[in-house]
Amino acid sequence: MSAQSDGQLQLLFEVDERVGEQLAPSWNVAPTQTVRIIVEETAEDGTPTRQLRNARWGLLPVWAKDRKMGSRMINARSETVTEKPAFRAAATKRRCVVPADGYYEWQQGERGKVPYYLHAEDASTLAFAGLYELWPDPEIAEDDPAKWVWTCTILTRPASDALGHVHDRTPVILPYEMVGDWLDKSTRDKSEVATLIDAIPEPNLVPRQIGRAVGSPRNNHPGLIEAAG
DNA sequence: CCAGACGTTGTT
DNA sequence: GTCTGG
DNA sequence: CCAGACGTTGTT
DNA sequence: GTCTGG
Repeated sequence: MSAQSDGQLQLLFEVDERVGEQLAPSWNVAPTQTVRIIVEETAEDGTPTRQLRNARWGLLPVWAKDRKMGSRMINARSETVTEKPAFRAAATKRRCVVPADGYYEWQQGERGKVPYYLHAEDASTLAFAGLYELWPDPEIAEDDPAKWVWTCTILTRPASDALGHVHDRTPVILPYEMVGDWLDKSTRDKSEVATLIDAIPEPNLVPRQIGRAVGSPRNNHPGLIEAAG
């Protein structure tokens, strides 16, 4: 979920330029929906520019025939991301940060699935390590700027013991001081990227049991993250 | 050579 | 696009 | 990820 | 059980 304003994110991630329209805050972001990402573009003279952009959550590799494939590419395992055909090109060339206030996980309980909201102890914004792709929509004309669809995915890693009781995987979360390294376009070697991933520390998150309303994508309001149970 | 896959999560 | 399997 | 739909024939 | 929509 992400309810922070563009301005707050731009300040926090030292963004130079907002590209695209502002998105409504969301407390229930579903796969295939549009989220914000932070990327670095390199000018011809080598000057990096940090941009805040919109991207569809669910990576579409260049060879995807339609948008449906993206709904199954919402996560990428960090252990194999530099090797898998669907992700390796993006892993070396198109890394991004996906900002979020927190995220949800469901645990199977005796009476159905119990949702949890996971967030930083100090409620600071999380910087998910992500990848992005530009997918040429075959149904849109070459000369239409909308032809190039920005898509993204979020890396995952095994959960630490502290969170393993909720879920055995967690997103890869960058400490703020590693955001620059992650976005750095000069890191283009897969072994370098793997080393970078290995250096990312385990996230320290707090799980909060919340109400079941979050399960339905129709519900989207701040009350979704309130404690329940 | 061509055809077909390319992914993760969770559950069993 | 690129790799694997046949 | 979860929630919700998934189908045809025949009858009104 | 499996797919689609959000």
